Amino acid sequence: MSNATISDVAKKVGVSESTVSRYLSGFKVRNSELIKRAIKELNYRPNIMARNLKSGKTGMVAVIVPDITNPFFAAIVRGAEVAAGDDYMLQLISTGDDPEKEEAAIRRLVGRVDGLIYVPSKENSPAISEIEAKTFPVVFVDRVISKMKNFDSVLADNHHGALLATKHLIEHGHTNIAHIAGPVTSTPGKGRAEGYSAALKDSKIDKNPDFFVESDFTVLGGYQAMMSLLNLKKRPSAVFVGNNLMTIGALKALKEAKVKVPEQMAIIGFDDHELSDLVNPPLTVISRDAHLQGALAMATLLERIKEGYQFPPKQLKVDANLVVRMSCGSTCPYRKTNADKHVLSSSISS
Amino acid sequence: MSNATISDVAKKVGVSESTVSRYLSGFKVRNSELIKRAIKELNYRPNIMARNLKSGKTGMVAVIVPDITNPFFAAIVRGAEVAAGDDYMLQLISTGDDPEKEEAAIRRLVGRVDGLIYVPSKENSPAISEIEAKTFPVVFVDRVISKMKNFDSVLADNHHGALLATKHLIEHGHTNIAHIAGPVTSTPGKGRAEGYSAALKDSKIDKNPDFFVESDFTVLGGYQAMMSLLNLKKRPSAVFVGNNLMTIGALKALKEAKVKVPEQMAIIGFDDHELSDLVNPPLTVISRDAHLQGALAMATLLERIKEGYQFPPKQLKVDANLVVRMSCGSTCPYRKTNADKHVLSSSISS
DNA sequence: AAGTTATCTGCAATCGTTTTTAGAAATAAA
DNA sequence: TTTATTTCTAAAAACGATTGCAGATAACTT
Repeated sequence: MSNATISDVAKKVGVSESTVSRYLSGFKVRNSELIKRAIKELNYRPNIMARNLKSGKTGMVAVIVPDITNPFFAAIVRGAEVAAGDDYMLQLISTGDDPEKEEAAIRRLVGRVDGLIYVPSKENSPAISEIEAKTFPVVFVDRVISKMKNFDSVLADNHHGALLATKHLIEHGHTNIAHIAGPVTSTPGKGRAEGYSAALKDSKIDKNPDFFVESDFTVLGGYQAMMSLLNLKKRPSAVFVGNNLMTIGALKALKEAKVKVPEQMAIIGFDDHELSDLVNPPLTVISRDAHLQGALAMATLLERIKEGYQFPPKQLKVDANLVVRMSCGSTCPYRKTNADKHVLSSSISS
Repeated sequence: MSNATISDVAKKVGVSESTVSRYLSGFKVRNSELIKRAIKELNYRPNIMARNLKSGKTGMVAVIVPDITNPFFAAIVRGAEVAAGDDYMLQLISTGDDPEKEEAAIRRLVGRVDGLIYVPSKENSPAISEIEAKTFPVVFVDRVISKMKNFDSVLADNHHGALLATKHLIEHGHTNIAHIAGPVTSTPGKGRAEGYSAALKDSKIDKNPDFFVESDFTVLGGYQAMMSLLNLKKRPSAVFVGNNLMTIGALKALKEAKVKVPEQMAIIGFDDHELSDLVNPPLTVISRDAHLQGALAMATLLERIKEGYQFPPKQLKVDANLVVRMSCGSTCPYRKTNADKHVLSSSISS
């Protein structure tokens, strides 16, 4: 009952293997009806591994994310998956933010997939020779590796998002504004920290170094960061938290310390969530379309796979919107958006 | 600069391809040092597709889930991934609850992966001949297909969980208890509905058919279900919602209708979330270890791949705990758990 | 040193396709 | 009917590894 091969089909019909192969590839063939029948009767399915070996293609694309459990990354993966359609299947790797695992994973991946969508954990993650040699197509999403800024990427407008967030706080009269940042060694960590600083500078607010605490994008990290903020002799009155997970942690800390939001502490997060609306109080956040990011990444990857490195790297950016709810003191929720223009800029750098 | 093959290495060293191959497989070889050097210099990496073709193994396992964006499924996938370790890589497919897509996906998967972890959307999803013929190992997680109940599976103790939930409501004095159920054509939908009924029966509470509304496991579905409950002339005073997404929808409906929780309506959900603690009011839920479910599934799948269908099907069950917070009227949060015994029963059925 | 045993090696076949090449059959042109 | 042209076909050579077999080295025995 082991699987029938193309030669079984050929034998049964009385033609050569090559004829069956041509039939399968859509060429016109004399006994196509007989072949069709034989295939059905033998329940023949072409051996994909043999086909791959011959063609040098695998029909697969890998996606490396720090953690599929983070809804933001899940959205990216989903976006990539729908954009891939039936053309490519997805291989998933969660690295748990460990650059060594990333490198090991990529090493295994080369030759096993036709391309890679890559969310590196740190900007100084090791570069892979195959990628640099442009023999293994990759597009970076959300984060880039500093040595490889010149590759395809789909980022978010972190700077603008952070600017929006911080300004929103300022507009509510705050001047003692803290920022719980992600690792500044990561693209979004850095970008958002810079946006935060820029907003303060724009409004001529002095930066208090105590109010900037660098954390690690995790719930626990956010919790500890907020706790340290609360332990300051002079507390901030508002805080901009640099990602979704840390915001949850910060909220837990606030709740535990019985600090009233937004009265005693205003808070704004980065990345929206289905539940943000339902927490107490409803959470004001910066939001961007992660699904779209994933889809754009897949689209440019497929293009790159097909065309090779003929065309220059595409560096796409997705916009960030302010979703106003109630955690910053606003009383009436609203959304400040760039209308429908979600792909903000698509700078082509040679 | 195209990739070096094993024959390049062999030529460079002056040995035969088989010798290099043996070296790679860990046999003792005379010129191992030379070979090692040549491999490094040529940057030789064995061609996986050729290896697969020869061995008939792919080193890959697929995971089919309805939607990776649902944190519960993401946890399953993550659990499976860590359990796989370095032995197998994961291929991910989200089917969007479409049985046809499931079937198409499985068809493509056969021959491309060594086994499958499968969360089918409906119990009457089509059976696949390769699976039935036990020529393609599969383990079902969370849900099963009715025709294939005799295969490996890792379910949750839905019945007991639902019983716990409903009893908790009853203990708080409720008698008009509604259930927003998932599709009763799905394993958990059915199991939880039955647990709900059993609890009512145990307490000799008459079942009000108006209070049972079958929905679809989505946020929107939960929202609509709750709305229909609120539109009843005689409203229930408490509701047990059958999964995480529908709970979010129900909560949204409650908020929109300005119904006070738990005073006017007590609510308990199925599946916990990092944010459940932070919503208003903190949500009481039934929780189970989805990560563990995924890990167990992967473990039994790998075993199955290695051993074939010699040993009888394993049907594992993971326990469900009550996590008490405040959405049912309790004032002091606590957790009712089966201590550390998370794998409840492991019934071996021949 | 010769015989016996244990290791290691190269050759060739194999895995199941696709693709090139050259020849056979069919069709069109003269 | 013969020649020129177009289509199809089969045989064979890839693709890049692994493995059984038989012969060659090396390592022990006595």
